[in-house]
Amino acid sequence: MQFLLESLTDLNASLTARGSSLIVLQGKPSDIFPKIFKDWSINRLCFEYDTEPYAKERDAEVLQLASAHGIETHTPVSHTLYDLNMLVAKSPGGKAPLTMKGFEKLIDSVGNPLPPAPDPPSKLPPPAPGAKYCGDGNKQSRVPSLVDIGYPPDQATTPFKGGESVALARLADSLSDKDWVAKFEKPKGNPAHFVKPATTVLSPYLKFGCLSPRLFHSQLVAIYAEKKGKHTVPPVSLRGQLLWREFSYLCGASIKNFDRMEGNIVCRQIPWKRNNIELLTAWEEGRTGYPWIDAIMTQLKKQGWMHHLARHSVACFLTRGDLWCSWEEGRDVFDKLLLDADWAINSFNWQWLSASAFFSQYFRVYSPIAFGKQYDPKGTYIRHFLPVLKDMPDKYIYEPWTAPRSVQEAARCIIGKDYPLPIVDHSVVSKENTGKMKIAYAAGKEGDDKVVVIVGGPSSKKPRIGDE
DNA sequence: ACTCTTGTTGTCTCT
DNA sequence: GAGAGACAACAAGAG
Repeated sequence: MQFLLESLTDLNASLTARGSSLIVLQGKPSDIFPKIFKDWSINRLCFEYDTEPYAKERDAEVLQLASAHGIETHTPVSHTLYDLNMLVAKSPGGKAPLTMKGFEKLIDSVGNPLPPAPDPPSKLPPPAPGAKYCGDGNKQSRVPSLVDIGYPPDQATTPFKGGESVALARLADSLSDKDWVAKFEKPKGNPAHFVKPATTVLSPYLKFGCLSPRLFHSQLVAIYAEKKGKHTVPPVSLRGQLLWREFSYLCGASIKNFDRMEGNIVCRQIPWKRNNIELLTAWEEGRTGYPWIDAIMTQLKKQGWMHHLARHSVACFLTRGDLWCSWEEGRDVFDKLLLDADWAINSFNWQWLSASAFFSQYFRVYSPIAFGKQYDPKGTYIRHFLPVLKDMPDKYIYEPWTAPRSVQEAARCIIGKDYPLPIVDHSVVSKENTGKMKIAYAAGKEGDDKVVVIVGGPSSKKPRIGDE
């Protein structure tokens, strides 16, 4: 929430520098809009087109209100590289692709994304004279503080600050090393790097609209052109990351119930544990007894960000790898704590990692011990986020429960007292869970046959998007 | 109808 | 320390 307020404050500063200002009103659109339409003599309303279910419902209401007041509306697509409805329409058979390859083929057939918008003019008209006195009457229309909107005063511990100014500086800094850009390969980053992260950390700025994906894309394409073809390509390249974002958005916009298992046609039906508060909170609060997992969850809570592969580790651990909890519950925790929490991308990735959709090699399980060790054998990352383990010898840092009692005493960290014992035995539960996945997959195949009977189409062996 | 290849990001053991 | 193969073996698309 603080990141959002910082972003709004920065936007206000940009507008003020141009002779205008940002006006923030608090309340429901259905209460606020009819009032300001009248009081401010509005004749045109502009807002960004949005494809999320919540936003669609909200925007439909606003459009209806505008129409009832005879107000012209303008809702350009600017949060994605392409108009997603256009992409669905241009998909073969009107069915959006379900693989990255298919998505790349689709956008190749459509052509380049729209160019970024030009820079805004240096002078803008001031707000309407009555504008500041609307809303709830007494409150100023400035950007509120955390306290104003019901949060405790500034307690944020994240090093990442919101706002377009920060976003553009971060973009320039990330793209200044053109060799780095040209060689970028996502799967090769180091998830344990926390002083200087292995990726750009531009995702929070994309999420909040501080950074235009089209601007980012156009600058990448310019750098690739300079490199004369000597650069990495999607899906692993930096541009590929923007395409993953776009692909997630397309899935979110075209698949019904994309944020849950039930009623979601691409999501495998797996009998996850639900409402297992003990397991879920141990995971969320970093008390699983696996230092690699607990350090990642601590970084999430402190910074609102962690590396992509770190997210893989903890998502696999919560779902198919170890705890067998529902991906929807893990997704909700990420949604609450991540600065870059994004409805479509978050649900996409949780379905991927839980092998519920898009990815199906469920026997590839991330080890909560071995995976981190290959990047950070001395456990520097763990020691930083879990200081209780800071004096544990390297040999035991990923598996402190195996340290002899004398070693635990010397490190002033008794396992089971100062730091928890492992909540599950990974070597045992991961095997059990792989077996359960196999059964769920087999049951899913039988389910497909039933769908064939219902759908009845001789050519449609499997349900596809839009069949329901 | 069938085989073959590929898929952003696994682990463990052996050589 | 890198690389190969086993592990047990999915889904989708090309041919």
